[in-house]
Amino acid sequence: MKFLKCQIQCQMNKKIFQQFFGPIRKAHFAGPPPPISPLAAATSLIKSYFDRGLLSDARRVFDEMPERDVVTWTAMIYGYASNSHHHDAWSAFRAMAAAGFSPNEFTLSSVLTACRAMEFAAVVHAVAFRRGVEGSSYVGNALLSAYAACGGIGDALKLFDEIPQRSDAMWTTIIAAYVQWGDAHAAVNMCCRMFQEFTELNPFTLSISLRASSAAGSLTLGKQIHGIAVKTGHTSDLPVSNAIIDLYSRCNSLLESRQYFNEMPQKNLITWNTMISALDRFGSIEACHLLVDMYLQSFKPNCFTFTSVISTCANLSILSLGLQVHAALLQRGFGTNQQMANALVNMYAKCGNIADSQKIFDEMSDRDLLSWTSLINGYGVNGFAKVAIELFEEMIRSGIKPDSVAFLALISACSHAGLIEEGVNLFSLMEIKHGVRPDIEVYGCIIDLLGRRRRLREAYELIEMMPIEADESTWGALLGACHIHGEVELGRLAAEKIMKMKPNGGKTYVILSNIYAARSELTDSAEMRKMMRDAGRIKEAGISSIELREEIYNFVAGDRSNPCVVLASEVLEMLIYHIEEMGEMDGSDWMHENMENVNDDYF
DNA sequence: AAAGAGACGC
Repeated sequence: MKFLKCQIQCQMNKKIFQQFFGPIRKAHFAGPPPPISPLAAATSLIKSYFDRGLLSDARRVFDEMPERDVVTWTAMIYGYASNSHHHDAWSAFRAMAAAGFSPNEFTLSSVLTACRAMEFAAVVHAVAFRRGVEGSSYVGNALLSAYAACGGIGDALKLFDEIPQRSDAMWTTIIAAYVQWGDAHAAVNMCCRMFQEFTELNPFTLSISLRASSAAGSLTLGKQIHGIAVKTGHTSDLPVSNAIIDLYSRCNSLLESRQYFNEMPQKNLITWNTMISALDRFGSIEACHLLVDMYLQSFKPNCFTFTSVISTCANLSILSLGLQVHAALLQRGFGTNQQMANALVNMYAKCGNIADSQKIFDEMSDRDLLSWTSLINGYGVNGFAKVAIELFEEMIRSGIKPDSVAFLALISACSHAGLIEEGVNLFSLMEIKHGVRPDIEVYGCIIDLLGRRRRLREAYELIEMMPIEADESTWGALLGACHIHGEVELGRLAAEKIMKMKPNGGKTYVILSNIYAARSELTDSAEMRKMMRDAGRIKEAGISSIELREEIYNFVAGDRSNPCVVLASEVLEMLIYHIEEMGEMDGSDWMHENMENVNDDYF
């Protein structure tokens, strides 16, 4: 100690001191700390209880205190609010006023975090206005957050525009609100205004700008902000770096995202979760590998992690892994989380295990639109279209409003089960009865449905009548139907539309060529293939995979080297034979649908 | 002794 004092007296450079001895502690300079009053000690005890989530202990200390002041009351209000006990926070605020204390800036900003309805926020706003603190840094920002959360972006923006001195936190709040309410374009505009006002960016403003860029899909802006973060040294801030991973993955640069992740010297749980969910969105099995890697590096997965990995198991239909992950998450007590349960319903359904899917659904305490849609889709893809429709009606009765995804699941179920009239009926009622405007995917699905039953003219007329512009997948649905039914003229028209929109798509050429080949218009077919060769188009091989007894089998079009494929073809032929025998369906139609890859076999 | 803004799931 003597040595240190001597050094300081010698006016040692502060920075050098910190380099050797760490941050300078107050005690080195200020001598013994002043005695703490019992009131202050109790207040700080209250805070520490709240920090650890021990609400009743905090309350007990508060109740036993012989005297309290504004600071004590504020600690109670903030403690409840930060533990999501909004009602208790508000009660404490009122009790404080009844006890004759008037709130200060600390109190007001604390109680604002507990406002979950406009009326409450407006009351606090009025109090803040009377005291002239509504534009102060903390209170102003808390007001903005409350308005954005309770009212909407309009109310928040009105307030924001009236504040003469805007702090960086206020900019962060308003941009976050835009992103949250889904207006990425406005969020990006706000970022540009902020850059003009604040030349120095901090980790908060950087991470929200990255989030706005990725929401708007602007890789250019995102890269610029990434550059600023590198230059200012803020990439060592984990939220900033995590936002960078998210940016690249959401702008379709999974490779860059992965590279950045690999090179990060420090990671936290959210870093892993961000990367895993990115891999899941890209349908990569790497998501599962990364779960193992994080275990090896002693990170504990949470419900976010498990939800992403379960989703990967669902999308890749890997039941054995799904079961293992399910067991692991039950062991950790994550089974009751709603998003997780939704993901499990989806996983079992997509893996063909509809009974377990239903079981998870039945055990859920609350079911939202996603839970119902997952189960409905599950029954649909497993061939139980009638059950799917019944479930849909049950969902409506339980008071949940459907969206276009729910209709997509239903109509697609009808399409695959051959329930044409039911499908058309649902489609025609979706806007009139349920107020859901069909999106481009629903149109694609209904066109597919009509096309499968050779109602090609109707499908074509629907495309012409659509209020939104048809894209290549809409025309692709028609083209596919023309393929099944050997409709050359309409098929040619659809193919031309697609080639105009997406000249590099090899698949279109293949299908059109197949249509010609099937109609013995071999000259046209040969010409198509020549066109493709000339244009240098290469169709990526489509791979189907199936998991059986803990092994994954891949099927590539036209591959006869794999004995499994030969066996599978034989089984398929047997199935078709039985179906034809039962006379439930025109077997040749069915074969065309399911042997699509096999027809591509000259690639 | 008490207060604000950012990153991960559909």
